[in-house]
Amino acid sequence: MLSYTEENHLKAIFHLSTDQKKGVSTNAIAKNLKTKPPSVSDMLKKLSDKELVTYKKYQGVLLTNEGKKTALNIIRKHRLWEVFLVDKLNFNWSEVHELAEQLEHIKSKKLIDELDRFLGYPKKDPHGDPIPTTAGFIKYTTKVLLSDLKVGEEGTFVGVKDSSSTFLKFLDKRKIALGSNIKIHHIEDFDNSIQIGLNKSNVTISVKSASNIYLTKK
Amino acid sequence: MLSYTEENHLKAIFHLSTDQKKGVSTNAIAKNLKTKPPSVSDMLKKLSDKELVTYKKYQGVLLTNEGKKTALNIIRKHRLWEVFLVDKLNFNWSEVHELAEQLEHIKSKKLIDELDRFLGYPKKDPHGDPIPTTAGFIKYTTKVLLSDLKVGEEGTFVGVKDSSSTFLKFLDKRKIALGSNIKIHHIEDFDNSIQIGLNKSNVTISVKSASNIYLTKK
DNA sequence: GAATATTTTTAGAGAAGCCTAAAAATATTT
DNA sequence: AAATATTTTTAGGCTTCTCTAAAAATATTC
Repeated sequence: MLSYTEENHLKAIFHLSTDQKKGVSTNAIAKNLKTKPPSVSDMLKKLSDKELVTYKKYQGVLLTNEGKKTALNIIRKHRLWEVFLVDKLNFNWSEVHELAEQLEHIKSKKLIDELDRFLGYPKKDPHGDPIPTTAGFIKYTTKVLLSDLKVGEEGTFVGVKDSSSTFLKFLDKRKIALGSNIKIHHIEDFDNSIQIGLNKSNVTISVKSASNIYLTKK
Repeated sequence: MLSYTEENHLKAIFHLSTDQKKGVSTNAIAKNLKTKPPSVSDMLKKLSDKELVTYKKYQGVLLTNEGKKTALNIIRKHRLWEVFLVDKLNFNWSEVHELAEQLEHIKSKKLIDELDRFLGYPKKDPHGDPIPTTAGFIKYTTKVLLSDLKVGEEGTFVGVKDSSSTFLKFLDKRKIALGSNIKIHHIEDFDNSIQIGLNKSNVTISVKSASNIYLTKK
């Protein structure tokens, strides 16, 4: 039975290792979990002993298959709870993350499978991220950052990179919602700000925002 | 912000103090929480410092108003989650207790208020126990143990004293369900076993069972 | 009411998870 | 490739929650 902290480390390693193929660094994990590197070092030894992670000193970590499966199960729980909060309990997508961080640690296979059924077997969470299956299968969609598109290209808003509530509220205010169709009209030479077409109107957003918005290309 | 353990102690003290008017003993709490008396002693000091409990060495504890309010809030969460599990997720009333023990510690006022609304503001949990309001008000119904009734008396099954899944499964097997009407037909002199009328049929149950079944008298 | 039994507390120690400070290993610069 | 900078680990300590063993207080028995 894994502790709250062990689970959080596995999840952090999973998220950090999708961005890059190499071992995940101690520093990166510490930053992600808002702890200090020595705490992470200790935990990596522990997880390595449990064979959830392959770890050689100074070389960074990677998840074993068992570790990956465990991480995906936590992510499955996190995302299903988010759907529950938004669909059933009137939460806004910008406020569910922190609460799901608590709920994801509840231990009961039956609970989460019944929740899945109750929600109608959703495929994505409120931020557009795919929900892993019980078996640990996750369907990645090829997402592109809005900031990587060229003028004239077009796509559907399917997710965010930064899921902080600050950013999500920012999007809400501008009526940029999941499923919105976005077309690049113009990119400003001066500051690289981007003019997009959205709901038949024109909106200008910064590079910073654009580099946190995922689209699937049309 | 209270820890998981602090919350469990408050809840245990609350439950143990409804049975009796005197201070709750260290031993009783330890037994209830499946820990040892020294652990409880330490915790009582801590809770006393936080003014959630009035505690004098060797004299047992009682909850302060603040402590009572906190305990009732945890119980509210526990019972609402139980309703959710049974009403929405197809759980049997005999298997929800342990899971609710986990869920009751999730910290979010909005979550629990929305859950309450989503469930249609239920008044009782699946075991017939009343659900406290946000304000900490709880409506006790005058319940009587089946074992305290006399021959000829009659009542409605509204709850159990022992909510272990062993006992709840036992009841399920005998089709003794919440809301069942029960009439005492005969009490055996030899072993005090009780013959009851239930769903138009006759069933014999032991004193031990009868002393764990609550009724509201007709 | 003195002797015995029980309950409760204190004392001290262990595991988990966190930290700071310093040492060791690796990376980067020049 | 030597010097410097960064990252990571080790060492040691703190807090929370737990325990066992022993001491102190209270209850019970005779």
